[in-house]
Amino acid sequence: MEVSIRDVASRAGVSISTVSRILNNTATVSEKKMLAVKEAMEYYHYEPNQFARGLKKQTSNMIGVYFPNGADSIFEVSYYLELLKGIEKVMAYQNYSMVLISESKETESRKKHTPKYLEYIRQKRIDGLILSGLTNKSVEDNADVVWQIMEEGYPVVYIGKRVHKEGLNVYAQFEQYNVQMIEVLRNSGHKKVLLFMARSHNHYVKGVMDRIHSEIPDMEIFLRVTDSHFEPRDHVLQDIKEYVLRRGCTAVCARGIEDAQILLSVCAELQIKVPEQVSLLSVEHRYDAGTLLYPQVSSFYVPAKDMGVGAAELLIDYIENREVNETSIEYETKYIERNSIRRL
Amino acid sequence: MEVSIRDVASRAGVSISTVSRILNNTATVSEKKMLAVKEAMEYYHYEPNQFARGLKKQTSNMIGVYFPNGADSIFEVSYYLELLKGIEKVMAYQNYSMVLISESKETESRKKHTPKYLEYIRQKRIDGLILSGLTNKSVEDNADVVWQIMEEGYPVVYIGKRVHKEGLNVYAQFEQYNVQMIEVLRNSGHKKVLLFMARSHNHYVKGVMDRIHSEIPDMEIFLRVTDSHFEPRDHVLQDIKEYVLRRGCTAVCARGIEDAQILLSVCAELQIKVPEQVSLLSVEHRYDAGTLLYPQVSSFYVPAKDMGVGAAELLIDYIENREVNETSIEYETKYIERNSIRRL
DNA sequence: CTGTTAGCGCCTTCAT
DNA sequence: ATGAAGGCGCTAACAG
Repeated sequence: MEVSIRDVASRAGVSISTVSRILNNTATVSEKKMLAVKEAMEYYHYEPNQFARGLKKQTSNMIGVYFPNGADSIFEVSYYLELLKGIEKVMAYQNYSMVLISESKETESRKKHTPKYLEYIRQKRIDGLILSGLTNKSVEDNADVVWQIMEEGYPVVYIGKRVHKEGLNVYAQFEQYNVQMIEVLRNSGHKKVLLFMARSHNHYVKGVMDRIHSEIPDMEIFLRVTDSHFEPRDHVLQDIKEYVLRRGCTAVCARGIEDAQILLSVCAELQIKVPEQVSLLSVEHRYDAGTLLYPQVSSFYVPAKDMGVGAAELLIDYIENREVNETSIEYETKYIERNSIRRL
Repeated sequence: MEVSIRDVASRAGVSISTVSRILNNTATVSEKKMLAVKEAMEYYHYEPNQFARGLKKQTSNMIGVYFPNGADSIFEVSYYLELLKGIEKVMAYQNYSMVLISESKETESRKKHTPKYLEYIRQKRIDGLILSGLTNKSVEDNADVVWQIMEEGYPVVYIGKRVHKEGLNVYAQFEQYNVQMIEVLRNSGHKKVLLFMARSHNHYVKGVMDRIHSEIPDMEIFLRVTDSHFEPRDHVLQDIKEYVLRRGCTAVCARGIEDAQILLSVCAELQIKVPEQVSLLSVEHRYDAGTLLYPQVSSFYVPAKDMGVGAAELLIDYIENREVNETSIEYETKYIERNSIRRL
């Protein structure tokens, strides 16, 4: 049996407006009625119906989270997981909830399919949107619509390199820390380095390589651009054989701890000692993730969880019309030296 | 500017009911009006307001997912991640979305705080709920309410050992495969085994130990019950020193690949060879996760993703009043032999 | 096949 | 301080 504001009102012997006032404490109500209403609410376990409330207020207290890069990778790549953790944390204390929006598979029916996250916005299911990884096709196809939405002032925060002048934005210095990784290795005397990058970052690749070539011209970089965020183990095995054993790379840069772990396992299999025979430098998105491996791996720490927190807070502030003093927040990357790099 | 069904109707020169009928294709409409309406919908980028629709139908096409064990662990333990993947997959093709429900921190204000997932149910935000890990306090405190909801026929599927006769349920044979792990080791000649279990599984511990003692009496089990789903590295280091080096365990059972990875790294640090000096047997929730390590670790595979799929499908079938032939699905665990166990 | 209309549950003026 | 009443956008009878 569904209980509505009416039931509460009648049990408490007041009108529904009084109940409503108490719910939203939008006016003072006499102590007596107050108590009666509270009693009735508890009695019925009353909770206001969100459809009705939303119909009036047009707000759902839900925010959408859309990471396009394939459903599975969201739950495998620690970068995304840390972002989610951060977002989740904010949701918990701000009394919002997050809706994970996944692209619905085949909607062949309509040719020009509206992506789900736009649908959710127009349907008012969500009060705001957190986006990351806009290199994905489904978004590029709809870039104009996304922009339009941002321009209309719809609350959107984008995590990553800014794609549009409007909207809120949170990012780390991807290009910069990739260059710094090479610098670190150069400073330890390395000259030939194997560098992994994900194809989804391919719009960064040129920038990174150009800067390396101009700023650190004496380095020989072997670039491996791969489809996913981390490589299947047997590919990595081949890569190590090719670039470390055959071509003589003395160091490898991993994109994340997942990569680093596989690299270490492959090296163990090939009986290549780290760091004695090959050095390893990684990126870590979870703080101290590098200490879980052996040897502990030196890393650039990208504070992904903080970025998630920042994104969510920014979004909610904006939604609730609070002051948003910055529309774009940059997060610092920190180098943590451990024991996986050998000084040549 | 918000566009409503009325705008569409007037531009198409029809009544709102005609538009509604087309939206829900709930009756046949003349070709001509059909086209006019479609045109108007595209023109306005019309999407039906979910509040209004929900107010009428009392259904949101969202399902709640609540895993109590602390927000962070959800995004760290591959068991939960695989469940999420499975659920997510179903959401995508069933046109539902999932709301991750996290306990809101301190709501000291009300003493007897209604947990958020119950709130969401009563507020009609979600059409059904997927729960896992009910050992958590916040749920135990509200066990009566949860049961009441299940008895009222509210759609809930519980992932794990059934806690109540009502409701839908999906589970793996936790007790059984834990015993089988010990059997596998016994069959390879091991007599002293270090076994990790999570505190959140402590209601299983007695059952597992009793069965081991009665079915495999010649084994000496050292049980380590830990707070989280996987141990901090330095704890593991101490454990290995204590149980393997000092007390002479010849094999270790890990609760998941996260554990196994740390164990391998610790063994590397202590220069203990796997499997030559100590054998390792793990549980894996992601298929073939054990092959990413070196040596590849023998595992009991728990099909967590399939369980997530099963849970979500069961739930949606139930919500949509389709036939639910089984109310409880058991998933088989599979032993995969690799290279981490030495025959003594 | 199509239009008119009565709510769905809540919030919010407007009176009192 | 409180109650009555209109309307948010949509669906589903009901009438034609």
